[in-house]
Amino acid sequence: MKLKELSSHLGLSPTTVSRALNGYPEVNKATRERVVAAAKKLNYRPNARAIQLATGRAMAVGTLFPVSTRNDIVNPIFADFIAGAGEVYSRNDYDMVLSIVPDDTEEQNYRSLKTKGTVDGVIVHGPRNNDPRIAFLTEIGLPFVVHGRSEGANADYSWLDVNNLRAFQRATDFLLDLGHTRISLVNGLESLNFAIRRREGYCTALAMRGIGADLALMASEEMTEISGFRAGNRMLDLSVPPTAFLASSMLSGMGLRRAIEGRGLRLGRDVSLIIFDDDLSYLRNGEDVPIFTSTRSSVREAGRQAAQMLLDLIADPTMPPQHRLLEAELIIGQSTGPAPAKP
Amino acid sequence: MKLKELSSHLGLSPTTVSRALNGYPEVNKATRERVVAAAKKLNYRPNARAIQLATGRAMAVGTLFPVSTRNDIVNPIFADFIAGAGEVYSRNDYDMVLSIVPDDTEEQNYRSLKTKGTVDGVIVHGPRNNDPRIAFLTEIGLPFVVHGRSEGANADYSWLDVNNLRAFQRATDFLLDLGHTRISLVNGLESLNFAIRRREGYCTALAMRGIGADLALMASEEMTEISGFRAGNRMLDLSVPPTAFLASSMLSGMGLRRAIEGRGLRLGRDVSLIIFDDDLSYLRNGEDVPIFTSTRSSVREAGRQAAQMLLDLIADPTMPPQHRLLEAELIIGQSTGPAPAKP
DNA sequence: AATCGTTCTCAAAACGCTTTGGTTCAACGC
DNA sequence: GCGTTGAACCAAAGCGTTTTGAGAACGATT
Repeated sequence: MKLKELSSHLGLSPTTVSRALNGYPEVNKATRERVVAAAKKLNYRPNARAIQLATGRAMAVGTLFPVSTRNDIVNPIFADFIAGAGEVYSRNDYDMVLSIVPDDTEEQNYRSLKTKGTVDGVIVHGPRNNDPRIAFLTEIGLPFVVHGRSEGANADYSWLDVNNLRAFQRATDFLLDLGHTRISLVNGLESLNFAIRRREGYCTALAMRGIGADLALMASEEMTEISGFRAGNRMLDLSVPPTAFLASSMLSGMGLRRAIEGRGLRLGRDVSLIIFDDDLSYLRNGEDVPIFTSTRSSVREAGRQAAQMLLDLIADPTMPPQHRLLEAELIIGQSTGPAPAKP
Repeated sequence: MKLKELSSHLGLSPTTVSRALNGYPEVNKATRERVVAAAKKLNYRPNARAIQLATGRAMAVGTLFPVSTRNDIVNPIFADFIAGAGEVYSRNDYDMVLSIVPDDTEEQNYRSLKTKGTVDGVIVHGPRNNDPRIAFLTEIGLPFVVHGRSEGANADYSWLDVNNLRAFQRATDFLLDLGHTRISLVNGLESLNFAIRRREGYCTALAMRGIGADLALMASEEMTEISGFRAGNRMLDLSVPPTAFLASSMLSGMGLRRAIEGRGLRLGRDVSLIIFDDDLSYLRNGEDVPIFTSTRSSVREAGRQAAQMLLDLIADPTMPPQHRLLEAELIIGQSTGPAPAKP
């Protein structure tokens, strides 16, 4: 069913039908109702591409899904972020176009999305400091929202981020208050901005209590169960092992737990652990009772908000860059307790 | 830079330029080279919408991402499947359009994808038996590949699946060979076809040794860490607890491990555990040495193959339905051992 | 009766490409 | 010298919408 068929069926011109359906004022109320009813009955659905060609809008938003050429890991938070963002897109009749690209060809791919007219805007994931994509997207004039932040980029840009620094500072403070002084940070890859901020929060909290940072207590790796496990073992093998851990993700926390319990130590009594919890739908930190003490911020909610920001930006490109900083909650679970008495 | 500009810049007609770029034969070799060079130099990239409108091909493939209205869980294998599929799409210049839809409106969304002309084909995830989507897609003539299978659907259709029955039968056999007789199955939701097949494999293996299935030893839940933990505790509380577990995913296996070790039991000695391992990039089952004994099949590879099947189908819609059954490997890890001697 | 606004409707152009159905021109066969 | 053929190119008609710029109908105003 195309517009022409519908209109001739109604005895109207395509113009009038189009206007009636798109809510233009210059069409008789009775006519409009008749048109709308017929469209519904005949299951008329305008061809998206024709609309796009005629209007110039793609009604689609892009997400470049960088797959590292080195380690081939897909970020596990992706699914939930996309689920959140997708809700918003669906509701606004936008499509989400996903491209899987080796992370070293991202720039070229953004350009291509723009000139091919595939999308009206994009969300940028996993920003590094001085991320070249920001300048690049600004230059080609493709609206974008960064999930996270990038320091050193001179121009202003729209972003949505979790207050990673504050979250880790609070978590560290909490452990310090419990009497822990040997606290290990099992961080994500510190080439990424969020991990840098997390370390800053951790170091700041320590410094404020006069505790110097000990590099031996800090790990920076992919946030997987295995690397958590390995980091945990490494730390616990130290001559003066930590009595508490800070893990950058649920998965590395689970690896830490395995390392800790594998030595017969008990979590929350012998060793404390706080994780950062992205509140992933398939990896919940307990249900009624949280398993781990954690700083929690829903990545799905972040997806929703980022998507909305992007749509706003697309709707009004003259809008100044928007910023949103989400705070993480500190949730007390069963994995923390007072520092064990010195032997 | 649009076609008309490029052609007038070259002193040629749009027709010739288009043909030159698209490899039609009726254009002089020298001319073609000149055109290609100019296109490259001027960074000409045809507008995707216009091509699509003119040719009728969308050069895009859809994936409906069903988010359960009940439990709101995003399947964690999604990211890796998509990463695999996306590789293939990118290589073939296809876009991947993702729609997040409540799982009760899927049908309507497929129809909309078709009539709006957004995509040339789709991949169907999480099929149930007698899945209505299969008949529906066949009816509207949208090429599709099912990831998994659906029994009871009368018409033939293209699918790619793992041999879940065989995998679970082999795993059960392996445990039986080790002397286990009380074996628990912690399965995924048995409304889905793959879970039904897994149970069949498990029951068949037991039956062949003359062991009746004990419903008390079978759980069917979402495949999360928590539900694995809970199922494990439930089973271990039985008056005659199982000495071995079969878990339907890495995550539920991790929950089981927590339940087992939380009782001071040792995995691989007191209790054995085999998991199904989708080989997710962020959830590897060990690196050099596998942690869990497992049946492994890469969901990323499944994504690649399903994508290729779909593209083949789109290229030649007259092709008969394609089928591909992937076998899972049985990988021996540290979580299995001989059944403990009867007390 | 002629003019003027409104209100509603329409024909045709535009969006940027592909494709159909030519045309032109040189070489060829007879 | 005349039709035939083939190579190389082109003008124009689509694809299915939106949008521009008018036009018709009708009552109200001069």
